[in-house]
Amino acid sequence: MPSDCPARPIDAQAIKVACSNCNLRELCMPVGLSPEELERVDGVVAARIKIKRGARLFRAGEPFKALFAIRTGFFKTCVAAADGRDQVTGFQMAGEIIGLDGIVSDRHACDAVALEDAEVCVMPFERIGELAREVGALQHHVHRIMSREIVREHGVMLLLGGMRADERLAAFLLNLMQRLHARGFSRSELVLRMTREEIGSYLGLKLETVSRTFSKFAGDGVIEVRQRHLRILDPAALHRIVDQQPGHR
Amino acid sequence: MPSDCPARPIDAQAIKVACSNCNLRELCMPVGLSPEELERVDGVVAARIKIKRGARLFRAGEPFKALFAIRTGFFKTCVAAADGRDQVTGFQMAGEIIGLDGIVSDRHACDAVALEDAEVCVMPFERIGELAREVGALQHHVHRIMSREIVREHGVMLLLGGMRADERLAAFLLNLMQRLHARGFSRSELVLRMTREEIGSYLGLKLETVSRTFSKFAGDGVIEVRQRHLRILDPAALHRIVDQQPGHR
DNA sequence: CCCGCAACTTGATCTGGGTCAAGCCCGGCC
DNA sequence: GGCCGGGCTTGACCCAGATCAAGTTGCGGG
Repeated sequence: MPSDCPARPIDAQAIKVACSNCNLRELCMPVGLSPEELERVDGVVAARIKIKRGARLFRAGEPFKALFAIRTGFFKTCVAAADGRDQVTGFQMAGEIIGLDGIVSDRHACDAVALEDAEVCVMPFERIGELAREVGALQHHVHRIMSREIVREHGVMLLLGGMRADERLAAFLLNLMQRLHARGFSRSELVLRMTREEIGSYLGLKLETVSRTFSKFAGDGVIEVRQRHLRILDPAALHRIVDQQPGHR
Repeated sequence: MPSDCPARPIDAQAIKVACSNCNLRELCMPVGLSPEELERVDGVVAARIKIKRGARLFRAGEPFKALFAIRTGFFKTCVAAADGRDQVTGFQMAGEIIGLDGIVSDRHACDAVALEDAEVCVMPFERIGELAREVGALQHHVHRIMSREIVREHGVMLLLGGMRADERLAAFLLNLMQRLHARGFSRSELVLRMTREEIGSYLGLKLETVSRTFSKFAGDGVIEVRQRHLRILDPAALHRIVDQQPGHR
């Protein structure tokens, strides 16, 4: 079952886009490389491909060959249980790496779906391994990225395991804002790339609950919602919601 | 805040316990090493230490220096939110590696608590890095272990995000049994090392619900419960419970 | 421009599991 | 042996959020 990504590889050299002059360098590459190292690390990117909104970059079960660095666009990853259920395990944006879950079994363990037209760098895992053996900083960087993902998932477990609906949504919004802001976007405005249902799946809530909770926040003057367009009016209130005691579950 | 582990380092050479003749080798070490490589990989274990039941191997916030391989005993890892809440993120047994979440920030991101007297191998992360650069199989092994943890956490998200109480507990029991069986224990009997409350924290349930669900399973003739001693009477029934459709949340 | 559909909102009702409370069981200690 | 306390069970009640059911909105395509 091949992915429906419209495989449009682009020779990385030809179009003159190397990591060394990519504006996302500090997000997905190690820092403090010598110019010589930097040039070699450029070599991990075998190609860049474009993915149409709605298409899958990879599917669970497909052979794992490479990690992907997102250059532009927005993804969700989701796992499907034996029965029809499926769970969004994360949302990824520019500068983030996807595919890590494929390493253990040489097969992807989840689907990666583009939520808007996207462009990703393909980094064959073989090549990463070889290069990491020579460039210590790269090796450590790979470890850090994987560790970060583990810690992120701990956070999600905390959220799913013990928080109420409003706490979950507030934590989700704060996390999104923080990551967007780190990429130079407004600290107070954002456009959601995913549906209420996808947010709900990620947060362990039904779409109606997500919708109602947005409405409640809006009613309390904490945010402004118009479709997928959000404005955060009172970030402090969101923080207060997240670390309020109750948390009944 | 130093861990309360009673730091009792033992020279690995002196007591003649190297990975190469450890019976857990196939669980925590790469396979297919040459004798020469195997000998070098032995060198990643700097010491072995004993941990008393209830003591912490490490705490969130402490500097990260090493990964730990469990030789004997049983651990839980848990993260604490800003408020008092705390969430069990996993239970670990012999042959499993803990500490991976410390890599990203050079500080441990969770507590590791021994649920019974335990013994762990200390593997300084520096040394792992150096050796991995020379022994390709070790490098890949480290990647696989981290990837496995990521995939495991996806499973927990699926569980916390969309399953009902009985499905969660059934999945938990099946997972425990499978891991214990892989270590040579009975396929149908086990002694729980953790309290109902700890199970509940891991599964996103209250201890009363865990207790009630055990009772329900027992009433249905699926398991037999006496305190922490469990016997699985009908594993197929547990599987059926796990992948029954409903799953409302 | 209008149509049709997917995404979203809002209300009414139901229920799984949380909460509170009362015991029980068993192992460790005096 | 009796007592004490932590861990566990069980019952009664309640509530956050699921479910069911209408609408409404806005966008892409003919």
